[in-house]
Amino acid sequence: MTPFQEKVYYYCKKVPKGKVTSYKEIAKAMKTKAYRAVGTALNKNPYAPKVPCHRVINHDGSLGGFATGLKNKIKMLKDERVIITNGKIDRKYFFRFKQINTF
DNA sequence: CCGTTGACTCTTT
DNA sequence: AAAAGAGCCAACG
Repeated sequence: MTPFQEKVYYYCKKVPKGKVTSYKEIAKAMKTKAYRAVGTALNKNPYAPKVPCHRVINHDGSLGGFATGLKNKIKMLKDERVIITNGKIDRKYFFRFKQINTF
């Protein structure tokens, strides 16, 4: 296991239930720009289902993908009271690691 | 070490 | 607004 992936899982676990985040947000929290690598790391996800990787979606709000089937991902999100409209998740469900805005 | 690939994101048409 | 192209970084052969 690479340290990079461990960080990804670490931040992924920090996402509260009923909320989602984007690959880029995680990458930003890690102080890296490898949002692609974040997705690749979650795809391998050896810690599943210990790590709630289903709460990580695209920055656009679309679900992206899921190793065990995208449909399953949607199901889990709905199970956490996350409303998915037209295959996308509303911005209000997005979780920010940096809750303090400086402006 | 170089090239390919992927659960991405941004910019331009 | 939707689609295509380019940029991006880590992992793997």
